[in-house]
Amino acid sequence: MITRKAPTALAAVKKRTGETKTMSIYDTLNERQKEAVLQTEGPVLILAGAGSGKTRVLTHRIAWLIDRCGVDPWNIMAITFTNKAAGEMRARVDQIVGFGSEKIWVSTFHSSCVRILRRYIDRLGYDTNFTIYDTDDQKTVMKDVCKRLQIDVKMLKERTILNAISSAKNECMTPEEFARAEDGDFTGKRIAEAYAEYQRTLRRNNALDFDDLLLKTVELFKTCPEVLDSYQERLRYIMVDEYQDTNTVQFELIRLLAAKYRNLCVVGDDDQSIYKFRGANIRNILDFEKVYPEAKVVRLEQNYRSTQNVLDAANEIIRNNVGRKEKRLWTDKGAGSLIHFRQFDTAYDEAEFIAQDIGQKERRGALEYGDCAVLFRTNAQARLLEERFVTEGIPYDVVGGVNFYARKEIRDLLSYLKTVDNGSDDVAVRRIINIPRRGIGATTIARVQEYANERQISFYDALREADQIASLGRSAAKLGSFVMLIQSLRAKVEHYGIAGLLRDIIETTGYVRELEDSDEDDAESRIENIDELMNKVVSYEESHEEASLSGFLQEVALVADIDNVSQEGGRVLLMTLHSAKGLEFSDVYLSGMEDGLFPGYLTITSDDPAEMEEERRLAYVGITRAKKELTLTCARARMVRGETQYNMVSRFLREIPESLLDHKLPDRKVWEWESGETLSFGSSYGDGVFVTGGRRREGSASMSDSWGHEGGAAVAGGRKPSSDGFYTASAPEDGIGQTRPSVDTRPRPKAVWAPRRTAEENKPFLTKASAGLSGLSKGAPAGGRPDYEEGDRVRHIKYGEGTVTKIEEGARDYQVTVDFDSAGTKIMYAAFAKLRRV
DNA sequence: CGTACTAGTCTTTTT
DNA sequence: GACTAGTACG
Repeated sequence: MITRKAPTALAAVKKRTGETKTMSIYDTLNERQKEAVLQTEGPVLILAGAGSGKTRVLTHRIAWLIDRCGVDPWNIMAITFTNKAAGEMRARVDQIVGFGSEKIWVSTFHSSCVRILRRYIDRLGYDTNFTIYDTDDQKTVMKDVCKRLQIDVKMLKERTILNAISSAKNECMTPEEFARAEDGDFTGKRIAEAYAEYQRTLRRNNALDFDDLLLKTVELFKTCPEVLDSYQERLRYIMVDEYQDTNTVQFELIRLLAAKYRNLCVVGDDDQSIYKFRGANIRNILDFEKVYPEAKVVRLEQNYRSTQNVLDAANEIIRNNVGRKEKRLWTDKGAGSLIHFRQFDTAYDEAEFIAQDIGQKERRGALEYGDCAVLFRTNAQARLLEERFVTEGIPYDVVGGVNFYARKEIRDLLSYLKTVDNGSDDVAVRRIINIPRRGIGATTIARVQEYANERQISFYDALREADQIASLGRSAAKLGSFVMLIQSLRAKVEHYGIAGLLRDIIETTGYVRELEDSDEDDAESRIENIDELMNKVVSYEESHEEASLSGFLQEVALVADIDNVSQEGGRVLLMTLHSAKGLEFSDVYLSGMEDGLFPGYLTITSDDPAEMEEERRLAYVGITRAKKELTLTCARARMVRGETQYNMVSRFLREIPESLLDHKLPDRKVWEWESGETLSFGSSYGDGVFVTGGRRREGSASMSDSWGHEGGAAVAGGRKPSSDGFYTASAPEDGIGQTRPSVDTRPRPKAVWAPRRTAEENKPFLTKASAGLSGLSKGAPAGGRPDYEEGDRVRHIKYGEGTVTKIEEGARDYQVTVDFDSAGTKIMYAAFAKLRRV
C-alpha cells in the first residue's frame, strides 16, 4: 500500500552564502501556500486569488502527500474542468513527484465519470459501450421528441427545452421530480413530458448527454453502495480545482466520494465564478465551511503574475460586488505601467488600433506575439479583429467559436466512424445515410424509423432488414447498398486501423473529392479540417498502445476547444473572456469595453443584481490575465446583429480609479467624435445606448408608408419618430432602445436613445435628439454610398466648405478625404462626418 | 427527391 | 450580417 519514493522532490540549492545545503522544494512556497500544502488531513478550502500560485500549491501538496505522508499515489485524485488543465496538472505533478505519479487519478469531471461508467453503468441498465451525445446530437433528438409529442417548436423551442432539462439535471432532478415541481404551469408540464421522452430516447439509443455523465455517476453511487465504497477506498485524498465553477451534481459527486475519509481539498476563487449559465453554483464555495464545519480555510492573496496597477484595477472593480469573500490581491512587483485606455469612433478603428499597436510593439521588441492576447465578451467580435490582423500580417489564433468537432465535415466523418464502431447510435446513422447523396429521402427514413420503433430495434438494425419493410418499395435497394458499405468497412477495420478506415471512408464516399469540385469558398478550409482530423487519428494511434475506434471516439467526445490551444505557437490569441480563464499573458487587450456589450444588455436590464456581479467577475478575470501591460479599448459605434449600436464606455471602466489610466475617460454626458462633432446627453441620465439602422423588411408594405408619418404607434416600446426623423425614447418599459426586428424599420437610419436606469435617476428620458444627431442619418455605417462624389463641394458643420478629393470604400464604411477651404485636408468616415452636398 | 429561395433567429459566455 | 430551417417548385 505504501510506496515510499526516492527523494526526487528534494533539490540541492546553492545558498547565497556559498555553502551547499539541501533545501526542499517546499521552502519556495510562501507562508500561506505552505499552510495549504501541509494541511493534508480533513477538508480544506483554499481561496486562491488570481495568479496566486494555486496550481503550484496543488502539485506541491500532492508531492507532500506522497513524499512526507507516505500516501500511495494510487489514493490521490485531482479533478479539473478542462482536459488542458488536467494535462498541465499531470505534467507538473510528473515533474516534481517522479516515480509513481502515473498512478494518481488526474482528470476532468467528465472523463472521470466516463471512466467510472464504462465499468459499472450496466448496473443502471445501460450498456457499457454507451455513446456520448453532444449539443448537436441533443438537438436532433429533441427535434424528434417534439415531433412525437406534437410540441409546437415555434412556441417552445428545442433549445429552450434542452436548457431547462440541462438545468434540471444540474440540480440532480429526475424527470419525475421535474414534473412534480412543475405542477400547474402548462409550458412546464410540456417540458417535463419532453424531458421524460428525451431520456427514454437516450436510453433506447444507449446514449448519454454531457449532463448525464455526471448525473448517472451520482445515481450509480447512490444505488450501488459497494461501487461507491470501492471508489471511496481508492480515492482517499481528493483535490478539486476551480471549485467555484462546480454545479450541484458535481458538488454531490465530490461529496459522495469524500464522505468516508473527508480528505477533501478544494481550490477556487469566488471572484472568478463565471459559469452560472452552465449551472455553476457559487454557493458551493461560499458555503463550504457550512457543509464542512471542521474545514481549514487558507487565503492566498499574494499575486505572482501582475503588476500592482493591474491588481489595483482588478481589486477596485471586484469590490463593487456584494456576494463575495473579502480578498485583496497584492504583489511585491511594483506598480508597473499605467493601464492603457482608448476609445474609438468605430469598432473598425478599435480593431485597427489593436492590430497596429501589437505590430508596432513587436517590431520594437516590446512584446512577443506568443505572449499576447486580445479578449472580448462575445465570439462575434473576433471577426473584425481577425480582418485587421490579416491586413497587418500579425499571426494569430482564434480560440473557440465553433468547436472543431462541431464542424459539419468533421461531424459527418465522425458519424461514419461511429456507425462503423457501433450501429446503435441512431443519430449518427441517420446523419450519414444520405451523405453523399444516395437518393434516400425523408420519407424513406421515416418509414424505416417507423419499422424500427414497432420492433423496438435500432435504426441501423432496421436498415439491415430493409427488404422486409413492405412500404419501402424500390428504395430498399439503396438502403441495402448502404448497409453493405458499412459492413465491409467494419470487416476491414481490424486490418488497417482507424487511420486506414478514415482514409477508406473519405475515398469511398468521395467526400474530399466533392469538396474539391465545389465552388464554395470555404471548401478549402473544410479540406484542411479533414486533414486535421486525420492528423488527430494518427497521433491518437501513435500515443495509445491499444488504440481502438471506440477509444478514439470517446476521447474526441470530451474535447473542448480550449484544450487544443497552445501558447507556444508564437501567435497572438484571440478569445472570449470565458476562454481566457486560467491563462496569463504579458500583454492583454480587452476590447469592446462598452455598456451594452460588456456588460451586455441582458445584464443591464435584468432585475437580478447577481447577473451584474457575474459580469463584473468576468471583467475581473479578464484584467487579471495581464502580467505587464493591459490595454482597455472601446468604440462609440459598432455593428451588432446587423445594427449599428452606439455605446457608452463600460461602467466597469468607471470603477477603475482614473489615476491608474493613461488617458482620461470621456465625459459620460458628451460624445466627441473625431470629426469634431459633439453629441450631448441630457444632464443626469447616465450612460445609455443608441441604436440605428435596423433591418430592411421590404415585404411589410403596411408599414412602409407609416414611417415618419403616423407609424409611431406600431413601433415597439412606445417610441415615436420625432420631427427630425429619429426615434426617441419616451420611457420604454424595459429601458432598452434596441429596435426589434419584428418592427418595421425603414432603411434610413434612426437613432434611439435608451438610457441606463440608474438607481438615483429614473425619470423620463430626453425627448428630443440633439441637433448634432441628425447628421448621423446621412451615411450611417449600415447605409450605402454617400450622396456626394469625388469632386463635389460639401459642407462640414465645423470645418465649413471643401472639396471631396477621394472616397474610399472600407470594409463597411466609406472613408472620405476632403480639402477644406480653411481647415485643410481631413480624412473622415462618411458615417460620422455628416457632410452635406452644397 | 433535390434544389433554390425565403424567413426567422441569433449573440453572452461552454464542459 | 450570417447561418439555418423550412418551403415552393422543378
